[in-house]
Amino acid sequence: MAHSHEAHHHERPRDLTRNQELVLTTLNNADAPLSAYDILDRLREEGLRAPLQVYRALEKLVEHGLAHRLESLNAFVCCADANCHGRTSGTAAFAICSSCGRVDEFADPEVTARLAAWAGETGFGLERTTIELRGRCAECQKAA
Amino acid sequence: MAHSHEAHHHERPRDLTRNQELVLTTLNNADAPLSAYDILDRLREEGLRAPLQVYRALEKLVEHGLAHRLESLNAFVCCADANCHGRTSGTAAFAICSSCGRVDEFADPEVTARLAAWAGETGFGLERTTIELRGRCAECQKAA
DNA sequence: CGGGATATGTTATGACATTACGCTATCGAT
DNA sequence: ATCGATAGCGTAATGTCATAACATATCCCG
Repeated sequence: MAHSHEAHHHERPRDLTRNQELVLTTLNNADAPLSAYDILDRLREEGLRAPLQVYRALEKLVEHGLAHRLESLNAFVCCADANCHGRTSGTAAFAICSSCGRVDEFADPEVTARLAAWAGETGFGLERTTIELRGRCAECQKAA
Repeated sequence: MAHSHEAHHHERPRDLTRNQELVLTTLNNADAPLSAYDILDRLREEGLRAPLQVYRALEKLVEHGLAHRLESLNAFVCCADANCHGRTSGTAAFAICSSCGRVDEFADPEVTARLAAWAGETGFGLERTTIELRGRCAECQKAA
């Protein structure tokens, strides 16, 4: 049963735990996606020692919309927009540069709408959508 | 070696190698995505012994558009449409049922167009697109 | 107090994927 | 006909990503 034992409108655990804070900060400081083990390596000095500590923190961060998992990379990025989980923008899409590793997050309402429409037509109970583009970013194209 | 074929000299290797054939057949016979190791297990009797044999076959099958990799599952399915790689339908999208594991492949030209448009606007050199929907299929919703 | 929910730390293990090496077959050009 | 390029095959070892299982601590609330 998911019920909030806080105020009755938003369950927004503003206060992250120490591990969650550490992981989020690490993601924020990175300029490319990090794997859980990348994160772990960067947090050894802070006392983290096992993958699970990182995975557990990531799970919560993703749950709260503060980070995203990139499925095609098995890695994580922090959300581009601090209010991402406000869900004003629909499903997030990610453009991943194969060359420099940078990730650009965006949202296209029309895409979201079309996928939702497909789900509606077919009776599919849509819970989560992954959209990932692979290619070379504008910068790297020029540099080619 | 059991295969002899008519000579053809175009780089359209429609004739698959033995391993590729085995892997494709396995995928075709499955009613849900299979991991490389799942496939390997089903092909031990045929003499396959190492993951790499499967991965190499999968690589080619995906390359030729006969199979797809589901990134969010780390698993593979055969292409729904035998002519999928004809690419008349644009980028494929997949609806994956969390309950029964079935996968439904579809394509939405408008979605493809919107993503291509975003790439065009931003100068992103789009090479490959992953679209995966998670949820419960119509059948499983009813059964719930 | 006591019980539920949540977070924590650690060990061990499971699941997915690739590197490295060497061998074989085919095919086209010299 | 042989050479070399290309592609496939087989095996071992290793690397990378992710979770199970168990034990403990904390906070809130009834």
